[in-house]
Amino acid sequence: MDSNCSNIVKRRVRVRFAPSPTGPLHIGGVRTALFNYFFAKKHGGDFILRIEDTDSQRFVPGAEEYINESLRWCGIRIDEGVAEGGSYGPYKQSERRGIYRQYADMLVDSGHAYYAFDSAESLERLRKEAESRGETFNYNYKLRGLMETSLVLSQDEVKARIERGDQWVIRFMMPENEEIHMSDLIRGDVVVNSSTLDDKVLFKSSDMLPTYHLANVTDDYLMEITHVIRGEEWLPSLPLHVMLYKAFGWLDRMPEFAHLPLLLKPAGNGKLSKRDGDKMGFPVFPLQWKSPDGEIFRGYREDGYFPEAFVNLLALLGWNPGTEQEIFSMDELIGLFSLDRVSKAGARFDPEKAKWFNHQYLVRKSNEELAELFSSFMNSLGMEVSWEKALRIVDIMKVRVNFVHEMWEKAKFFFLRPESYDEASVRKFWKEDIPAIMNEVVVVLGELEEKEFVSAKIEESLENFIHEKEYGMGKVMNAVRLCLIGVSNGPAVADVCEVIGREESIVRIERAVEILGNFEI
RNA sequence: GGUCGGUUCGUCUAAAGGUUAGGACUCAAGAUUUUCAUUCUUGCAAUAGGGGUUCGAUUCCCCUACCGACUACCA
Repeated sequence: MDSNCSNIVKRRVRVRFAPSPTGPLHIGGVRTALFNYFFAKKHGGDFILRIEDTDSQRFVPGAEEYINESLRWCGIRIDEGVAEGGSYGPYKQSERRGIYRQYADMLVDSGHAYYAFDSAESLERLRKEAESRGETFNYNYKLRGLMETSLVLSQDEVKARIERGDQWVIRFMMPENEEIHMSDLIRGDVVVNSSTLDDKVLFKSSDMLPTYHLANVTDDYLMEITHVIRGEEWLPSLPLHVMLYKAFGWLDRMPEFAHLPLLLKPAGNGKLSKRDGDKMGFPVFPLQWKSPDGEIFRGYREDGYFPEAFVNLLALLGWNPGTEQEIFSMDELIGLFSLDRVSKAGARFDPEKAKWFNHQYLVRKSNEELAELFSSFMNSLGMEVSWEKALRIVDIMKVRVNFVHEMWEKAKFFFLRPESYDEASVRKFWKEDIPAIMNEVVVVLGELEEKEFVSAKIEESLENFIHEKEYGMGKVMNAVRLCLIGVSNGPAVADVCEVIGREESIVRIERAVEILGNFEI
């Protein structure tokens, strides 16, 4: 890769993540940001956040803040951006509107672009007509001579129309029958014949704003971007971009391109879309998003994912370091990342593996850190947990959950007495002689001092008791657990006893005997 | 329809002409455990199809099929 990556040695690496604030960033966008970040930091370069808000129609309030917060949550540090500043600003395209017109006119002057006065309606009509003939409507070299453009109209006429306030656009004049050679860091060489392309709109008078193509190319040039790393959906417009660099005479400063494979739906066809998450039961957004009309979309953060786990799982979608390691810190990802290990095929997102990643991070965390998280989660539900109790619970539960919040959901019994007793478990373990044995267990537990009521001691006493009486561990322990938590599967009995305490343990067993005692199975 | 891109277990992927095609997730079985979970072991499971090139193709070339993106005065 480095052989055709001369920019890396010649220029300081500068990459940009350039979302448009038309809604929340979804995980595909986050992954693009991440790959840009890995690449920039790997090469000691800069990561720039540029907001591409040239579509005044689709602007969504709050989207920009959402983008910023998402990147921050992921641990991406922005070197230059709207909030961060930098010497290539402004970093929001709507604030750069003054500069685009002159570049568009430069192209008109050099004969690479032209003014077109067609109305949206007439264009639509032509498109319909072409379709009814079974043809594709293409505003290209064949057509432009027939339209009302600065190519056919006199200079005076063009001037008059503009001054009169007629609507116009500036279109790029895509040459006829030219082989456009492109090089992509991930896909290799791509060739397209210019005759298959059309004269794209570069600038529109309706809002005096450029379209993506013009804004993107001039800004990348002006901001001295060296590497454009973006989604595969942009590959079809690469020839246009290359032609723009050529028309501007910027070929020697053109960035290198890398088009990332798309993220696909977990099931079915097509790329991952905003609606998929709701249907499939997993988030497609990093953070919860409340749309302006009040709709709420789930986020990874709110679902309980650790940002490190989220970053890790996204990093491995379409990239891998070639080893069998799967858990990576941000620094490791930066150190290991390389574009030539990015795969070409789209990656299907797997929610199950996402959970597994979170579990991996959860079990690796210290009990102290987990207790902290667990306590604040409990506080958010309006409950208090002592530090000691939180430490014990996270220690007991960490291997059996994927998320911190599950330490409450799957272990409410540490706080609440069972409301009912699982029928299947009762059938299996609540035999005739059990109530009497439970009463003996109560005595055994009662004999322990408050101070020695800790897991190891409890277990020892219970074991001694069971062996002495020759009752059988499984038989007694499962019944005790049933009394304590209402079901027969869960943490070790002694652990539960310790956490809920001696008195509560005894109360729960007595209560179970009272309720289940007469059960005739 | 056209242009471009892609195709290895169900999923994420490794193998940059020579491997019994490897790992991970999921699923299943066994061992351990008082149950569950963990852990460990094992198992199921793939090179889209057809032609070439080659002593030898997952790997290179061609065709077909399928998947995807794009085809706006959206990005």
